[in-house]
Amino acid sequence: MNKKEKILEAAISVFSSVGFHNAKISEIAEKAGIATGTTYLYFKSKEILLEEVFIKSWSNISDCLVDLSTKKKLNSNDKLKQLVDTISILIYKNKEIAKMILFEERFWNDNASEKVDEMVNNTKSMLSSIIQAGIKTGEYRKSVNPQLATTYIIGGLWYLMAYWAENFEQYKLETIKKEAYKLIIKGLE
Amino acid sequence: MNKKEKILEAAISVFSSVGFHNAKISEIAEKAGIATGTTYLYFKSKEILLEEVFIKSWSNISDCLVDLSTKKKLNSNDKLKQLVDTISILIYKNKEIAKMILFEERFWNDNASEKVDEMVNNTKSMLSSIIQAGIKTGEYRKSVNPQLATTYIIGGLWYLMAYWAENFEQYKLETIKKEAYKLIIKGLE
DNA sequence: TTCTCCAATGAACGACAATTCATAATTTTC
DNA sequence: GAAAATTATGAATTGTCGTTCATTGGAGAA
Repeated sequence: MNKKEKILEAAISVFSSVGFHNAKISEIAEKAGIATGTTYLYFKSKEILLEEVFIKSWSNISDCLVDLSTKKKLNSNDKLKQLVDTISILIYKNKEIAKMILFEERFWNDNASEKVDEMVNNTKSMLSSIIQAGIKTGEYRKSVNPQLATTYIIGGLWYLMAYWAENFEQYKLETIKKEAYKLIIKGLE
Repeated sequence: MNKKEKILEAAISVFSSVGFHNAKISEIAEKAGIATGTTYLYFKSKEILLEEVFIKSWSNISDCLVDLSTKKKLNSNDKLKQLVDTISILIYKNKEIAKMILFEERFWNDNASEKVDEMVNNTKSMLSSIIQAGIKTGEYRKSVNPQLATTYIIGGLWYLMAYWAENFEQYKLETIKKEAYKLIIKGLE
């Protein structure tokens, strides 16, 4: 793993455990096994570092959705199931990422970088498309508003996953996944 | 409105628009029409100020839930409907509060004040009770896990409302409320 | 009017952490 | 193997606020 990669890993870990504002560059550097100043050879600023952490983490979900959009044969429920799977596994593999994305997203609301903005919007609109398709095929209620439902589902799924990662160690991944999936599709039906 | 009240109002506005860490005491004071140092006559520290802002904001929801728990005649769907109403109206009256509560909650994860911890947990467990009651009466699926569903619903509802307050000006409050309500109860049925 | 008391002020203090940069270490070039 | 180029270092610099406190102002008592 090269140095830039090491810094990114360390940043994910530190940002997600204490939040962006409480994270110290010196701590990230220490965790990455380099000197404080070295961080600035790879990232112009702390904000840019957060931006790259975000992009790296989000891209897994983004890739999954792009992949799903090519699979014409799956019905909407199956697609949603696979999406829940992807997000769940992402969080399972690195619980810290989830919290960070959920909680730090607000930093991108106003002055988001083009790239971050584009990734988030793209993800939301693809989820929205899956729901729209489901309405058309009759899988889901006609009264569902895809845009609003997308927002609700993303919020709920993410919060459940992030909260679980922090507080619900008694539950198995499978249990959480099944529960989320049921709440999502029943809500749309 | 006395001075303490003015400071709280100003703090809600500033915290919610820029977040806790980016908020300057000097700006809050200015907005409240007092000198910077005066803030410290009413609040020991910036953290205590956030705590009181949180308590003040959350208590509306808390009160509603306590109120609902006394109304034995309502069925679970009606109770949930009223809860959605309460939260929606709270946000409608002050859109900034919602964002703050949702996004700043993380500050209370580890070293929460007793009071804040208690309020949040109490709210969640009351929502959970409503769901449990609904399962018992057969309104909702037996397979629903009340604790997980509560987490999912709170996350989804809150995110939808907060996001709407910021980005979905084209929708009417009624539309959002109806959509959220449908997604919640259908998900449980 | 003068004195007392306490709320209010806001400039100054101090702590903290992002960023820089003179220097050192390492690698590449020839 | 020396010079040049690149990469790394971490102490020093710098700016930013949270917080303090010496001073002010004004309301009420005598």
